[in-house]
Amino acid sequence: MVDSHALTAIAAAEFDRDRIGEKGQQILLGAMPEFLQRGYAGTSMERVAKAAGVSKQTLYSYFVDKDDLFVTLVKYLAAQQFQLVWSEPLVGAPDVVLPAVARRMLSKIGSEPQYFDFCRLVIAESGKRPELSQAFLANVAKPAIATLTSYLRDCPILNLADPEATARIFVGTIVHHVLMQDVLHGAAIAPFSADRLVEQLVTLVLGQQRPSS
Amino acid sequence: MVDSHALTAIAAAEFDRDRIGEKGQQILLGAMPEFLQRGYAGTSMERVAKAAGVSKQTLYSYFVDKDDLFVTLVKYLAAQQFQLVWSEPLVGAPDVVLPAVARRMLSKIGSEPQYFDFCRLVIAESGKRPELSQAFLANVAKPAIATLTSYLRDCPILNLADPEATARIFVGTIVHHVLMQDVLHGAAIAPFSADRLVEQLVTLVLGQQRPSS
DNA sequence: GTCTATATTTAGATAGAC
DNA sequence: GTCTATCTAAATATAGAC
Repeated sequence: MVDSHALTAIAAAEFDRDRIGEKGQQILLGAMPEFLQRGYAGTSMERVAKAAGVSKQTLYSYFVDKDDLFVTLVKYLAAQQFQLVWSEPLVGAPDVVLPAVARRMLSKIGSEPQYFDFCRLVIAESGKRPELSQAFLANVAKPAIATLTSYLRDCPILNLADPEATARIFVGTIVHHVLMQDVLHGAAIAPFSADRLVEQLVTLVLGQQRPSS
Repeated sequence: MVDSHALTAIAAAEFDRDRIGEKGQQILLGAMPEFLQRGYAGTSMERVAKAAGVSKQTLYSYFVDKDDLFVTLVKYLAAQQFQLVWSEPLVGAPDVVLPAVARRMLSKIGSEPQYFDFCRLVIAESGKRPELSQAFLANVAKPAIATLTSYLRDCPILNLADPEATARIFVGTIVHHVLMQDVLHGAAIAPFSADRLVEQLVTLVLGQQRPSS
């Protein structure tokens, strides 16, 4: 059985590849670090052209304007981000699966500076471009929560009162941790161990927190 | 007893008021919606001048350049944000304090569009301006976690194994919820009830989740 | 102190050579 | 199809009138 969200993400990725062509991908590859590091308004088409190794006119033959290039790039990246974390299914006992999921999330989204910049970019533009942030959510956050919810719901040992709420607590805690520690540079002023956070988080979900002495 | 973080935040706010003057505040007030809605690179000094009701030259007599104006504004806002949520101390039993804290956070940061834009702005610029995101953390996230950690640690009923980790789970879950539902417009594609999330969150912390049937 | 007018640079987008 | 050269608008910042 293949999850429906996996099909959606793969379909989105192939959709973009087919519509753009080889040089179109070369342009997207050059535009990516520019937009990721400088944001939409801070990026010039001149710099994108130089970074992609083409002229400005070539940009405008593949994309109607700066907006089109930007939206195409973000949707392309959103479709790719999905495979990073949730490609492998969750199988096994919760006391081994939950820490493994947390570690997988941390090692993927918590160690790739490019992912930090992608989050910054999507959040930065979310006010003016709701459809981009929703594409990000649909391809990354939503399947993550859905996958974990299914696992928690179907896990016979746990028998949770509200699996989806628990999944959102789990994912939310880890994402928030990465956001504070890495994206917002909180590690330098208020460091906190990811392992310690995960341990307490897993303990709470498993319902094994210490009883009152 | 007054918490040390409260003193820091108040001191920062008064610091800015004294150094800028009355017309300086008028400029900041005009610049605020521009930067909040358009971001740093997307905001022009021309628009700021018009919004503040002064000429461009007046801007440059109060602030050396666009960068100076922006940094001053963000630090000014960061100093103000603190008072919104954590001005009142936490007293009472955890089964009533924890839901109250969650509701207070949701009603403050989850219902003010200006706060969404402020988060977007800080996160957007966090790559190039670590000191701004750290000012935001020091004035908002850090005292929030510290206040809740103190409460959880000193609460005789709970006797938690790791109060700070628990506080970070609590705050992280709610902030992540607001970020996904409101800032990134997830409510339109994957809505989830805040009350339901808080209920499960409080249940987990209190250690009252349902036992296996 | 504050504004009008301007200098200079750089942006997005296009025309035309090849 | 791709590049060079260019147009027009808008950006930051400043000079000089009042």
